[in-house]
Amino acid sequence: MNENLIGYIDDQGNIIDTQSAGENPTFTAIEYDNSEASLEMLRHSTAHLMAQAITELYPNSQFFVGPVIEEGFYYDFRIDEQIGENDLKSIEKKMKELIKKKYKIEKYEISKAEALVKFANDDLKLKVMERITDDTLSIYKQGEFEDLCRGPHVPALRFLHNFKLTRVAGAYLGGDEKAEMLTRIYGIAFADKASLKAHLSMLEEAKKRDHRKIGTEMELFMFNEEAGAGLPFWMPKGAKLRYKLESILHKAHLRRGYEPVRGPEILKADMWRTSGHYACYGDNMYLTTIDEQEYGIKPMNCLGHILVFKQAQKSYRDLPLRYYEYGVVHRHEKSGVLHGLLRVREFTQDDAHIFCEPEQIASEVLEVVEFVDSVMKLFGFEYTMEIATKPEKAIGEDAVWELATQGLRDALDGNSLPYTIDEGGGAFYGPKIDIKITDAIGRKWQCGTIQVDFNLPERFDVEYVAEDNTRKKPVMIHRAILGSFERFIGILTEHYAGEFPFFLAPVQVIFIPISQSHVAYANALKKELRYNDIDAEVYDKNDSLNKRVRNAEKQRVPYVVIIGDEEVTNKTVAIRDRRNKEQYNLTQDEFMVKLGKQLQEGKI
RNA sequence: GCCCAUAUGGCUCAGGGGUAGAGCACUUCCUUGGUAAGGAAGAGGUCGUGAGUUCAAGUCUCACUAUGGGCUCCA
Repeated sequence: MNENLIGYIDDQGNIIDTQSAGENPTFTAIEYDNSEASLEMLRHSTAHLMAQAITELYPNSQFFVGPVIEEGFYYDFRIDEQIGENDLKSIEKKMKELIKKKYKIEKYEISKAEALVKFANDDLKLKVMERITDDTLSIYKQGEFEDLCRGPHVPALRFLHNFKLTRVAGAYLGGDEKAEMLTRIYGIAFADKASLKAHLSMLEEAKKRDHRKIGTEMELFMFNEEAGAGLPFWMPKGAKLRYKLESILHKAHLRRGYEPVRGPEILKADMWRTSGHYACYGDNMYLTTIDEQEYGIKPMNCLGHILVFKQAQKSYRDLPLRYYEYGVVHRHEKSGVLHGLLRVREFTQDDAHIFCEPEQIASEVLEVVEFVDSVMKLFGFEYTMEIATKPEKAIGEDAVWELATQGLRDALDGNSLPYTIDEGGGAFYGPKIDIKITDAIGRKWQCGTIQVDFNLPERFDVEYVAEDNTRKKPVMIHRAILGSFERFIGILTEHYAGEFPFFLAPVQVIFIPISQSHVAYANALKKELRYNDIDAEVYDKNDSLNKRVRNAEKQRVPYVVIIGDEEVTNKTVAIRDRRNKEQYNLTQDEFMVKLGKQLQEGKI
């Protein structure tokens, strides 16, 4: 028998392990390698091996489920002791000892009734069995260790070498927030050492790109314990970056026929009762009482836009009417979910509400989709779209929901745009299209959203005068493209690893005068660049030239420009390109033209 | 919110029951350097906050605050 054979794939594509395949298998062989099927078996068996090691180290442990996931495997268990990251090493060590015992992984079957007796003292296994409908259950055994398991597994422990336990975490039993919290250990495994190493260094790369790390290094943003969790502060560099992004998008909105508006930060609580936010979103809202009157800090910007719309009587000729606002909102996110700029309690949405007639939904949605496309292209993001339907907690009639959902489908279907469906993932006031982007290292993020809403116009009695002189209710389309400036800048930072394109970089050009006699020319250049909306600095600190070049590079400034005798005499600049470290000279005029062009690349 | 971990100068971190260390950054001086760390001196911390244990607490215990890893993946 081929000693690299670990299992088979049957004609339905199911993995059959050697323990289950019987004597004369006619299926396709699975060899021990990094194929999907092989990794699944390998990782699943590694999860078992980990459970075995934990059992030996902590005899009172009880195990729940230990599946293979997209990135490796985990096992959930209950344990008397507290396990921390430091204990992972000793578990790994025990796993390696077990491998040396050369256990085979054996399988046998018992009836469910027998299993219920066998695991009578193990309430977690009983919980697992509750979900199984089959009458026959399988048990996998390696040495003394036995586990209820559907398989498939590799034939023996000798196939398990290249693994790493990565994290220890808490996880609710069955993912239910009200249930008991179990301990979960995550791990990863590969068929060969090189792949494991490559995976671990990929994780290192992701760490290097972490926007929290880069944000500190580049002095973009900060948090302050005394000010409160999830409340970001923008430092000068970060504020410059953000201003550039806001400015690009501001112009893009005006070009597309949006009108800027701005609503107040707090509104009376009764407004939020009328809108349904108080009932459906109240847990996440900050409320306050002023002069015995209850107010709510806005978690969304819709109400302000509705009130502006209602201020003057509208005609069908005014529609579609597109209001947009960089709306600052506050949401009381649970403390445990806060994460850098990606999940905060105060943030600014690039929010817009389009008031239109029902027949205009499809074309308006399509225009928004095109807007999204040009923004994502600008930053080099791939993206996918997902239609989310009615959630459990929702307002409005089913028929209305159906109509709105159909409008979204029509817009995408009519233009052959691909999408998936997220059942029950909609907002409480309407269905939506979510835009999920993929960054430079393949991670996915939810940013933009397009939501159709028939409910709020109804609740606030929003009307326009139709062509036949009757009063009609417009449809509202809520939409955001970036989602929020905070989150989007966090994602951009990781996407570019801090090396922002010229039109976004907080400092775009840094002049390094070689000695004092060159400072005046450098300052003159800086002044001219700033006059042309380019952020330039002169780095004339008393440090060596090499050190200043190094620091400027580390700050990820797109253009490091050296100014010495030659440049002063010839009115030129010596540019060092960040990307390829190459040096070249340009005249002052050529330089200005080049920068002007690069600034224009941010136009959409 | 829940589980686990962490919290030492602006940043990154070492130390570990007998009252604080390093590198970078900062200040001053020397150096005026042609593309990724020139040299010297100096200043800066009641070790996250509050309690407790102890003759003695950054160090041990507890609470709080903040941060980090998780909390969809179904034997």
